Parts: sequence; C-alpha cells; structure tokens
Amino acid sequence: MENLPILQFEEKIMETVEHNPVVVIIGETGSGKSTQLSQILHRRGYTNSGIVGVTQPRRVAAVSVARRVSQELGVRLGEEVGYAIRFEDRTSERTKIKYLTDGVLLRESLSDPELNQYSVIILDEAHERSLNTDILLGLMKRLIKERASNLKVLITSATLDGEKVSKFFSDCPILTVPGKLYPVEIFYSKERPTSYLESSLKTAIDIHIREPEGDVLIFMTGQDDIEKLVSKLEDQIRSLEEGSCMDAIVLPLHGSLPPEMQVRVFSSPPPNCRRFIVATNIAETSLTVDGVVYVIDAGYVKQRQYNPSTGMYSLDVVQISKVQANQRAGRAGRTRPGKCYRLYPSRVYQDEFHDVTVPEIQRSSLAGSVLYLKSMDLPDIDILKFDFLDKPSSESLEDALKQLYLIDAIDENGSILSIGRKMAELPLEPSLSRTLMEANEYGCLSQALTVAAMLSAETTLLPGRSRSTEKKRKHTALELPDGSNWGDHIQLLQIYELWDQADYDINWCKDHKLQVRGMKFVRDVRRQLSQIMQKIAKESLDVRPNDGRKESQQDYKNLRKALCVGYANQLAERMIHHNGYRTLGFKPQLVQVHPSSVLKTDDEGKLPIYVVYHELVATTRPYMRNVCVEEMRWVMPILKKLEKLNVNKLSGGSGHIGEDTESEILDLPEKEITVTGVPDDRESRIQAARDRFLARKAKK
DNA sequence: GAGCACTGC
Repeated sequence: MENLPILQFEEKIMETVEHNPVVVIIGETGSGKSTQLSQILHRRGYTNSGIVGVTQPRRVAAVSVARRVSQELGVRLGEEVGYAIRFEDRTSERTKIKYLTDGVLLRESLSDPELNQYSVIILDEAHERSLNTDILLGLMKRLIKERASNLKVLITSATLDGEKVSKFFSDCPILTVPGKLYPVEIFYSKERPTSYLESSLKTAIDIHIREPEGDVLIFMTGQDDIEKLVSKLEDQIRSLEEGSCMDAIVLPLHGSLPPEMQVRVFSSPPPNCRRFIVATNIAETSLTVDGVVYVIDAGYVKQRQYNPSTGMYSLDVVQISKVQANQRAGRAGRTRPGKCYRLYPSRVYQDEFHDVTVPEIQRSSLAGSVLYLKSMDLPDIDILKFDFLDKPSSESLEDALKQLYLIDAIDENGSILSIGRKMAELPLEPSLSRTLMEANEYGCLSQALTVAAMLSAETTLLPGRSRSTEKKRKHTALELPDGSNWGDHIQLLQIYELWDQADYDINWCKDHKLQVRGMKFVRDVRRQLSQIMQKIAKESLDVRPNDGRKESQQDYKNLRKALCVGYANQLAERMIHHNGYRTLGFKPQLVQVHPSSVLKTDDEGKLPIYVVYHELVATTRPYMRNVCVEEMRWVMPILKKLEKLNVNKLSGGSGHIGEDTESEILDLPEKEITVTGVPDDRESRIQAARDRFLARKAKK
C-alpha cells in the first residue's frame, strides 16, 4: 500500500480539491484511486461534515473495495467504512466512507435530491459511462451550483476522455496519476482477417510455439465463437508434436457459464502448462485473470442497442473503441511486461475506431430515466434540455415521452402525474411499474409482483444453451406450466407459484432446470417491490403469493387487464389473414410472436387478435418476446389515446393544441365501439377484428 | 421454430 502511486500525489490532490468544487482524476489501472482517494479525504477532515461516497458501476467492486479499505483502516466493515448495494445495506450511523453502486446513489437522490449527507461524492470508473453514471454526472453539475460551498465532486476517468469531462464541468482541473501497469508491446496485423476466428486460432498457436511461458487471453464476441475456438484450439494443440512445446489447457469464459466453471480461471494452473482463456468482454473489466501475458484482440464486441423509431432492440457485433482496445491490451501487463496482438492494421485503429465507446444512454430506451428525472422536479422541467455529457437523440427522448404518456405517467403537456411519481419509486421499467399500480386497483397485486420480478430476472432463469443442455431443456419445458394459453406472463406467474408451494426448495429449481441463482434473485426482487408498494400505498397490502388454491380465470383476467394498461405502449394487433402482428404505436412494425413463447394457436390455427409484448427484438426477424393475450374492449381506450398523441406538446414544444383536448380515458362498453378519426383502412380492419372477436365469443 | 455481450436499481 505504501508504494501506491497515488499517495505521492496526496498534497497536490488535496490542494486542488480545496480550491475547486469538481476535479477530474485520471488514474490508470493500479494507481490505487479506488481505495486511496476516500482515505486521503478522510485523513484530511472531509468526513467531519459528512460522508465520503464512492460510486462503482458493479456490485462486486463496491463490496470488495469497501472490504479492502476497512482492513487498511483497521475497522469493522459496516461501521466507519461500509457499502450499499441493492438488497444489502452495510452501513451504520458511524459510517464515514461509503461505497455504493451508482444505481443506489441515484435512488438515494430521489428521496434526498441534494444528497445532504455527503460532503464528497466520487464517481469512480466514470469512463465506463453506464446509464446511471451519465445521469449522475448531469445531476452533479446542478448540485455543484446549489451546494457550491459544501460539496466536492471527484470524477475518475480514463485517459482519452478526461478533457471532455473537464469541459463539461466548466474546465475544472484534471490531475493525472500514473498506474502500475507494465509496458505492453502492441503488434498489428497487416490486413483485416477474413475470419477473425481462424486468425485468432493461428495467432494463438504461433504464440504457443514461439513465445516463452505466460497465459494467453483471447477476446471473442459470444458463446458460439468461444465454443468453436476452444474446440479448434484443443485439436491443434493435441496435434502438435510431442515435446515440441509445453502443455496447455483451454478455458472458456463468458457470462452464461455456471459460476463453478467461471472460477476455474482463478485457480492456479499446473506447473509448466500454458493456459488459453477464450473470453467475451467479461474479461475486459469485470473479471481480472492473473497470469495473462499475451492478449489477442480481434477488435469486435457484441452490443445491445435500442432503436427509438421502431422500439426494437438488436444485438449487433460492432467495432470496439480505442478505450476498449487499450483496456484489452492492458490485461497483458498486470504481472509483468506483455504483448498484445491486434488482428487489424494500425491504420484501422487510428482512423476507424471511435475514441470512446458509445455511451449506454445513446443506445437504451430512456423511458425509465426520463420518468426518474421528471419525478425529481428539477426547476427547468424541459427534459429535452437536460444537460447530458453526451446528449441522447431527440428522437430517443421523444420516444420516452410518448411511452410515458401512453401509460399515464405524464399528461399531454409532459407534466408528471401523481401516478407517475409513484411509478418512479419502483426499480422497474415504467411498463411494469404501471402494471403494479393498476393491479393494486384490481386486487391482483400479488400476481403482478410475481410477474414483474420474474421478468426482471428472466434471462438468468434458464441455464446456458450449449448443445448438451438443449435437449434437457426441451424435456423439462413440458413439465413447466403452460400459461393456460394466456401467454408467457401467466406462465412465469405459474412457475413462481409452484416454487412457492414447494417452499422455495432449491431442488425444485434443479428438477425443473431453472437456475437457482435466478430464482433466488426473483424472490429478492419480489420482496423489495412488495416493500416499496406498501410504502407507496401507506398501508399494508396483501402481497403473499398464491397459497396453493387454484388460480381462477378471473384472477388471470384481472392480471391481463392490468398488463394491458401497463403495456399500453407495447401493444400489437394480429393481421387478418395470417398470424403476423402489427405493433400499435407511432410507426407500426410488422412482427411475429417469438418461437419460444408458450402461446399457441386456437382450433382454427389462429393466434389471438390483441397481445401486449414485453420486448421487441430484431434477430433473424423482428420478434415480440413474452406476450400476453388481451381483450379488445381493454385495447380500445388505448387506441383512442394514441390518436390524441402530440409529441410536440409532450416535449414542451410549441406544437398545435389538438382539437381533442379531453384527457379522460373512455371505458367503452363492449357492444358500442365507436372509433372516430382513424383512417378508413384501420377502421375497417378493427371492425373486422371486432366481428371475429364477437363471433368467437358467441361460439363459446 | 429460433438463439442469449455485460452491468444494475
């Protein structure tokens, strides 16, 4: 600890902090900034007037750094030094240094917008530009003005974008603290390879034959490529002449690997054996593998992006940024000088790579963030003018406003409504928060809580999809409930209730091939949501899961109705002649029900006329993932509302005031559907759909 | 009848 570079800069740092409200600190890996900055400020008396809060983008980082600092100060974790992450608050009244995830700080600022308990806020790893960090940066800029005399903000960043952050904070000073990385020699390819997989393979074998001992870290974009490369590497290593080079083992490393497989990279290798670690981006920041001396970087990453004009998510392979390329290279220099092989020419790196990664705020749906900011009641409520370090597109902000309007979180002028205020308190996407609000009215809150919690964990519920587990999964899918033909939301509800009836037995999860970790997470989320709902309602609500009685069709009906209101912005109508759907929003999209859905066609081979969907994903085709069957009479008021939508008004612009200014939502009786002002084709199609709907009903 | 980079409240 004595020789951490940052300690030599203590005087300089303190002097700068003393005279400036905001300071940017560029600290490379190994500088000790995460553990030492807070201690320096503590030593210099900054904890006398409040807490020093340090945000981290990841939970594990918040916990492990807090633990380290408490050890260095010789205090018990949770007393002078503590941490706060979701589901776990280990702080006390005595806490002076508090590590927390950026999401937790954001939640805290909802109840205390001035963050008065803090004397210093350090936004650590700000260069990662998580959605939450970006919002915090904007909020800090405002806070500094309001609390100029008694709040200090420190922002740590990577070399390449320190200037930008400084400019954002009125040219605040930048301090650079060197890291403790060893030099890494960079090699470029002459050309871009036609196959990055083959090229990685060849480079890896070259290293194995020519270079001295040291592990090799290879970056791939996803599980499929990792599995292919692992098996090819194993084949080639086996075919090398006996005794021509040292032994080697090949280890895959990615997020959907079960934890016990992930930790294999942390156990030390057998002597005289080289390890090849074939990893996704997880090895870029989240996990640090010791012993790596060689890095192979093909320059690609898989990134999820949101298209605000279609409302659709896609997962694309994109070129990494210079910051990412350097982060990857740095992985070779942690224990001794290393080498990084870039499978692209230096010219491509210089001219084509972006300096920094596109921040998350520019590739996500912003409905939740906009609602959050609206609920903070900032004096200038025009959300389109909020001061972001990197502004999201106006299209994206308008999309968010439109969504919030359709689910009654804001009115037609863009002002937050009381229901929206309550929604902002829930750590959920606005659609699900709205569903909970509505479900509480219909007496099915308990079921809605379960569905919301299940959807929050959905991706972690099922184990990886490697070929060996594939068949088993199909097999057990038969044993899981089927949603009673109301769709995936109802199935998720039924799954959780069965687990509840099994007394949360982990063997039940295993028998049904559900990830224990995922199901436990659902239980935690559900508990948290229940508590928040009780707090909002200021009374005790019935939130117990169904205790084994058979759920009636009426229960499902109420829940589906609540989902219809909550997902008013995610509604689709079936085509007349086939089972394709058309989304009902501003720009209609042609989509299909995802093949993994439990929803089945009826006797005539048709799917239901109206569904709501949890998510639109563009893979081989545009799909709706997780759908729920809705009824026409619930959908009609939403269509009415869609007609009145005026984005100009929502965003506080000077748009025309619509002729139809009533904001009342008409609850139309089933037999008297009058649709006015819709284009003719829409009207006749709705008419046709309605006839079919009534005919089906009559048949029953 | 298709396919899941990584986080987080």
